[in-house]
Amino acid sequence: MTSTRNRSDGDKAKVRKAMLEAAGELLVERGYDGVTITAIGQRVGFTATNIYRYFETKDDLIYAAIEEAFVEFGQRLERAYHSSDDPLERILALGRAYVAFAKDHPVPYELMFVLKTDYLFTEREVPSIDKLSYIVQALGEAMAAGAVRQGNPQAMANTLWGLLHGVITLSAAMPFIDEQQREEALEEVFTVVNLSLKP
Amino acid sequence: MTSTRNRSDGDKAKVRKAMLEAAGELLVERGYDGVTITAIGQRVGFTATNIYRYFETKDDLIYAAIEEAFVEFGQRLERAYHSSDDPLERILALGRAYVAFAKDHPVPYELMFVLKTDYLFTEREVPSIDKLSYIVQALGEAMAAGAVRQGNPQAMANTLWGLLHGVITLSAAMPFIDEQQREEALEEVFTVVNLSLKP
Amino acid sequence: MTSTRNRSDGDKAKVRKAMLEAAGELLVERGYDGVTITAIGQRVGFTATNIYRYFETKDDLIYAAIEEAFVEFGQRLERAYHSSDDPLERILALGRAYVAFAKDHPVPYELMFVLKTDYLFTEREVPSIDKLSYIVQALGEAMAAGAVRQGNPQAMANTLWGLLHGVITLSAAMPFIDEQQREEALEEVFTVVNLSLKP
Amino acid sequence: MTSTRNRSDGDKAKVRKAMLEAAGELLVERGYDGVTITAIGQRVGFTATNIYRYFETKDDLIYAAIEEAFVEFGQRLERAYHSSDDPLERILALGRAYVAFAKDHPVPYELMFVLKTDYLFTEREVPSIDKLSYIVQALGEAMAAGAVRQGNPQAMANTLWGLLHGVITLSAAMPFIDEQQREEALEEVFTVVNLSLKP
DNA sequence: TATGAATGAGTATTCATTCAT
DNA sequence: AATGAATGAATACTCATTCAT
Repeated sequence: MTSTRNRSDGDKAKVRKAMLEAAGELLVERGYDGVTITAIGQRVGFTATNIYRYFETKDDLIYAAIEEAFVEFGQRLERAYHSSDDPLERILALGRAYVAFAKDHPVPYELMFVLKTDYLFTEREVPSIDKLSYIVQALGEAMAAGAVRQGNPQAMANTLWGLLHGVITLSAAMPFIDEQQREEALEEVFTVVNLSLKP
Repeated sequence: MTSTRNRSDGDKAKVRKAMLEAAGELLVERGYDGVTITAIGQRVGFTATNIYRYFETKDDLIYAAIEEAFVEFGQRLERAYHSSDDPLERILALGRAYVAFAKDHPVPYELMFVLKTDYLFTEREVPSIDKLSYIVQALGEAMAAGAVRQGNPQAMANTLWGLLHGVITLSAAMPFIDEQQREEALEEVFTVVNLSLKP
Repeated sequence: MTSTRNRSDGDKAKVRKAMLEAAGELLVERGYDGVTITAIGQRVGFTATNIYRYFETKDDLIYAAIEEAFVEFGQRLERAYHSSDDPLERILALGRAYVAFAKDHPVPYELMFVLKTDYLFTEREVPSIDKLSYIVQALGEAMAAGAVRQGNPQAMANTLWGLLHGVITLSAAMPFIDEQQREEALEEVFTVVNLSLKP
Repeated sequence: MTSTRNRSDGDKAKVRKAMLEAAGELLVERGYDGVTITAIGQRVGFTATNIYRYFETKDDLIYAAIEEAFVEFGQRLERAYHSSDDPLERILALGRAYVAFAKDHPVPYELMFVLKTDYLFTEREVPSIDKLSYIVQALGEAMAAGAVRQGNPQAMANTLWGLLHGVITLSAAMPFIDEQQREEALEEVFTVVNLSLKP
């Protein structure tokens, strides 16, 4: 049904997405320099030229990939927040969702939180991380309910965030940390979270 | 003895070091793409060509910069470890040294723990982080002394490490975290460390 | 009879002409590099692809634009020649028509007499400028009538032609000649023409 | 004596000049689009890359070629002006020098007065044509001496200039004018000049 | 009749690297 | 020890053109 020559809108979106994915993969596999238009083209089975039908510039492509990562990531956090009514459980659910996303989708994770992409945002809107505010909100509510120790919800959120982010990225950036050590550390981290939240 | 024409070994080492530093600076200032042999040359006042008298390839140069970072970093940890006899204080000293190094020497820190440099290690030895074992050792001793809660020292070390690393790198990679938030989070983090260590 | 689906011959000719005009405009506005099939398409409201239904190649299109310019230009000369019976007045009418065309239709003028289009004519017929012979003819007649000084009509025609052409193109190619200087020179030029024709 | 690897300053200047010439030739032979860095490289026997050792950008190269053309051209005019003390003879000498330069150095001529190079001057100084003022000066002096008819020297200069320029470029831009016709016209033109100057 | 998808050849430019001196 | 000259391979991007529909 699907013709090669006349892509439906859905097809076009698929191709677009494939290009975004290829860009992400290359990024993770080969680092920033490895993301070349040619390489993306090879990976999706198109000429480099054809990529310009879908994105105006290379930076636009990368930006789009980042944007999409934030959207998908935000959805997970939102779902996690609403998964429970218990204040503490909410926080832990958010933490687990965060870690799960990082494990299952290392590419978008890196796009969002590891890559140095400031330069993209001088001429483009900084992608919204408003969904991250669910963490702050959950902490605030839990404090009010006396379920976690008192403090500045925003600062505590950043610390928790940093905690998770740090453990997650340990192995990625550090070739001397093996997978098993990483798993162990990820388990440990929830102990620490629990401890650090206790009222 | 030292003539203009014949650099002494000391001179040679100085030039080498200057090149390593230039590479690091460029990395932080202009990002990965900004580290070009020509740019390094300009910064140290030599021709690009001349760099090849000191390093065989660009990758060798970067690798050397990483190696040196690990050496300097290891020295700080070593010193911190020996700065006290109290088991708990030792751990905190190590933590403070870690954070201080990251703040005062962002370039080596990035070289060691942020940059994606795997590709360098396929043909080269992974730089030794044996000095990081001071953290594990300190934790083990503290556990034995009952100064911190029981657990797997290695896993706990990695968790602590990740905790610090995460907070440190939060603002670097994330344009939406400002400097003040970062400082606050860095203070918070020691509260968390203390809590998470309590027996 | 004219449906949206089946363009009549007249419609087709209109579209063709629109494309030729677009090409000319682009040429003058953006220079030679600015004449791209895509840009022409945008200007006429069609896809680039569709242009190939009207012209086999880009060069064919440009060639057609040149051809048309010569046709239109020839008509002006023809009309000017027949505008008077007086030999001298005929020559001056031809000169005024020439200058007027250049001023009012800079695009075709440039296509005919400024652009380097030799390469088009290696595989295509050189467009006919037979209408230019009206100048030669008028000069010959005027010489015979003793209204202008004796000489080789063809050579004198070329000289007059060059004289007009030169003044016309002065400002176009030379950014240091301003519009006012050009106007002044254009007035001067007819004095010179008159002087150079006097028997 | 001359080594391939270490060019003397003179050698370097020669290479530079060769590149400028190649650019000019290509321009005349193949038109504006034909001036590609690669083509220049082939013509001078170097890699395209190497051209960037001599010029920062392609536009810089072209600009340099234009600049040089103006310098050389200016020298001819200057010499012509000083070649005689007779007011009228001076003017004719300037005219002959102009035509001779155009005939003997068609490439620089085209660079100066035919090519549309405005875009280069938005960020660069407009090349000085002050030497052209010799024509104005000579006309003014001749008017004062009663050797040529009265008028505005600047306007008359532009007209004369246009006259010469027009005849010169006739054949260049117009493939239907053959070489012989051009020669004839060039002879004619001096008759016209003489006539148009007569008091 | 007109279009969207895709491509190949080409463009300026950058960069790591080599070689002779 | 240090340099200037030169190169090959790559990069982002453009454009005329084709093909299937």
